[in-house]
Amino acid sequence: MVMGRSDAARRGETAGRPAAQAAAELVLQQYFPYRLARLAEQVSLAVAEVYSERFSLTRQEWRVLAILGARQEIATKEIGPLTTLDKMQVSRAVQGLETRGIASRKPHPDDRRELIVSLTSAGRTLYRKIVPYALEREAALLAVLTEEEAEVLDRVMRKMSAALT
Amino acid sequence: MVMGRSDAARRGETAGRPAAQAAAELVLQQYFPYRLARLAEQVSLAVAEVYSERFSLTRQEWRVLAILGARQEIATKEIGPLTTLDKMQVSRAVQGLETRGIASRKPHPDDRRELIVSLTSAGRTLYRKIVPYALEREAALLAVLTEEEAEVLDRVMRKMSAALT
DNA sequence: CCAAGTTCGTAACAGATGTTACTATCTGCT
DNA sequence: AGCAGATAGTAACATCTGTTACGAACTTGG
Repeated sequence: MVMGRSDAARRGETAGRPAAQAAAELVLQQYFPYRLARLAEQVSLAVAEVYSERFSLTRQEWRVLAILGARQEIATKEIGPLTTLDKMQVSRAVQGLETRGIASRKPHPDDRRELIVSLTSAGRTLYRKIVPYALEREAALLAVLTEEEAEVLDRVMRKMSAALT
Repeated sequence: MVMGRSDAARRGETAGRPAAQAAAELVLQQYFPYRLARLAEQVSLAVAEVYSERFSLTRQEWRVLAILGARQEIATKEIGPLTTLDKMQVSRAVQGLETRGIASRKPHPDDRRELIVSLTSAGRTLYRKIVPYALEREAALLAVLTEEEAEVLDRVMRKMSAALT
């Protein structure tokens, strides 16, 4: 399946003219990268209602919070790889969380360049409050799929992601 | 399939403690909205090599160019819905294209608020140059999938997108 | 035919994001 | 020990993006 071509292009011809030079026709609405970006944006928006509108966190802060919720402590430098944020984004997100009293930082005892981040108890409370909503959103999204569609989707995402590494 | 929960959470318990309060554990790496955003970003980056690095267009300009390539002329106000860009993004993208001599604008004869956009011949040449690369990228992405995986993916994207409208 | 409201596109500001380069600290090599 | 890199985090700047609000042009109801 070649998603982004028009039917005419798939047949190797361009509207009007019969197949001369190989068709170079791209239909944006059918172009896979565009469709994927669009869907991801829709999903992101739907999920952002949870952490952004209800709890006024940025997307980056939410990601960091999600990581922090699963561990007691974590070195700042580990956050980036886990959240796909660069170090500046992590720095800003953690600062944001610290400012609101959601996270706190302390120096690493053996390496004074590093900082160790953890949730405050207020942060942990917030985490426990948000997560059910976040999981609910995810479940609602996946609920429109059949069991096997969800499985294929999972596989497809892994495959593509791996192919792009 | 509930992607974003840990196995323990799926069993209704949290590490160490047996199932007491309903598990509220979220594993970011398995959380569907995160995974989708990540994949879309990877794909976007891979495709951006084509229009951004090789031809120094922004994502928005590329979308507008893609629309323009399929039509002779188009009213500015029609571009937004077709590209999922808001009117300010369209305004900037078209300006960018105009500045580089890729697109040109003329006033609408019957409504002087509107502008009609079309590609210059340089723009059309650029379009014909880019499109094969863009389609190649798409094909390479889809090539990692089986025929039926691609079909399910197509269906899944439609379903989800529709559910979020 | 004209006041009130709407639509089109953009200017201008504000806020977010990416980039560069810097400080402080650590590590390894001689 | 002491110096040449490497690494962690951030300040400061440049750029991009979103938002508000505006001027110009159109439409509509009285």
